[in-house]
Amino acid sequence: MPRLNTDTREEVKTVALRLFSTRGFEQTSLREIAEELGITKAALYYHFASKHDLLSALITPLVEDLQAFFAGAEARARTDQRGVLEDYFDMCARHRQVFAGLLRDVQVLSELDLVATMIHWRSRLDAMLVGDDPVDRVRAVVALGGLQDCVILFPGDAATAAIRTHAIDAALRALTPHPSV
Amino acid sequence: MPRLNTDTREEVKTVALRLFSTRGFEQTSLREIAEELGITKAALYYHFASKHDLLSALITPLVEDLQAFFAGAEARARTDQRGVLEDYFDMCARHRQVFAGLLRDVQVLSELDLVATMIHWRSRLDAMLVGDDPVDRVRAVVALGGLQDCVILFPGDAATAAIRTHAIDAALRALTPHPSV
DNA sequence: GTCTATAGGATGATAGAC
DNA sequence: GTCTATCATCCTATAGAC
Repeated sequence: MPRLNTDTREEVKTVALRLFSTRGFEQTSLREIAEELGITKAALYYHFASKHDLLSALITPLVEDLQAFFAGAEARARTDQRGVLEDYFDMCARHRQVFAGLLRDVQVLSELDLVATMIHWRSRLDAMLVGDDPVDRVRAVVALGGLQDCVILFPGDAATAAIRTHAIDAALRALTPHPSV
Repeated sequence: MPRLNTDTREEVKTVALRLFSTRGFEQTSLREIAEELGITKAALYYHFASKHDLLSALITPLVEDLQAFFAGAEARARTDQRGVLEDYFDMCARHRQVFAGLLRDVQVLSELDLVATMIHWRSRLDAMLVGDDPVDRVRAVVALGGLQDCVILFPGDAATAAIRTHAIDAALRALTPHPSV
C-alpha cells in the first residue's frame, strides 16, 4: 500500500540522520530505519541504491558547506581570527547531527572517499589560523576542539545561540597567548 | 597445537585493544582478532567468556583510574584548577587507546553498564571545576574538550609530552576570564 | 588450550509480483 | 512505490574431539 506522504525519500533521510547521529553509521541497520518508517527494507532500495548511497545523500551538504567555509576563510584567517572561529562554530552548529555521526563513526570517512577532501581539514584549519609554529598549533587544537565539543554537548538551537559568544571568547583566549579579547 | 607464548590472554587483550581503538568495538569481530593471533575464534572463548567480557577486561583499568581521579580532584578543583587539568590530561593520555575506542563507539557505554558510572563524568568535571554558572560551564567545556582533542590528535608518548604544558596553558586561558597564567 | 563443526540470527542486497 | 521471498555472507556463541 502506498503511503500518504509522497516525499518518502525525505522522510528516510530525516530518520536515517537521527539514527546515524546517535548510533553511528555501521550500527544502524536498514531494518531499523524501515521499521521506524513503517515500510520494508526493500522499499528503501527503491529510493536509495545502497546504504552507502543513503549516507552520501546525508553528507553532501556538509561537504559542500565545508569547502565553502575553507574558500572563504583562507584569506582572512590570520587577520580576523575571531570571525573565522565564529564561522567555524556556526558551520559545526548547522551540521551538528551529521557531525556527531561522523565523529562517532570515523570508519565511515574512508568508506565514502571523503578522505581525499576531508582527512586533514582540521589540521588545515589549524595551519590557516596560526601558521606552522608547533606551540601555536597546540593552541589552535585546543580552541577548535573546545568549540566542537560545545556544539555537541549543548545540543539544540536555543542552547547553541545562548553559548555562542562565550564559547568563542573562550576559544579565542585559548588561541591567543597575549589576550587581546 | 599449543602456542609458544603461554600468556595468550594478555596477547588477546593487546591485539583487541589496538583493533577496538581504531575500528570501534562493534566493528571488530572475534574472527579478526583470532586471525591476527593465529588462533581460532573458539580458542578466544577459552580465555574470555564472551566478547562483552573481553571488552570489560580492557576497560576496567580506565574506569578505576577515572574514579580515583574524581576522588582526588574533587577537594582541590576550585583552588588548584591547573593541577586538576594536568591530572585530567595525564589520565586521558594514559588511557588514550581505550579512550579513542570509547569515543568511536559510544554505543558500547550503555552495553557495559558504564552509563551509571560514566555518563555524566564530563559534566560532573565541569561543575567541579567552575561551579554552576552557565557561562563558566561553557568555558570549562571548551577547556576540557580542547585538552581531550590534543591527546587524540597528537598521538604517541613523545608528542604528548612535548605538547603537555602548552595544551594546559591554553586550556587554562579558556577556563579563566581574567588570565592569571 | 586449541581445534572442527555447527547452531541460530542479523545484515545488505536482489528478483519479481502487485 | 511497496510488497514477499530469498540469497550469500557475516556475526556471536556452543558442543565435543584431541
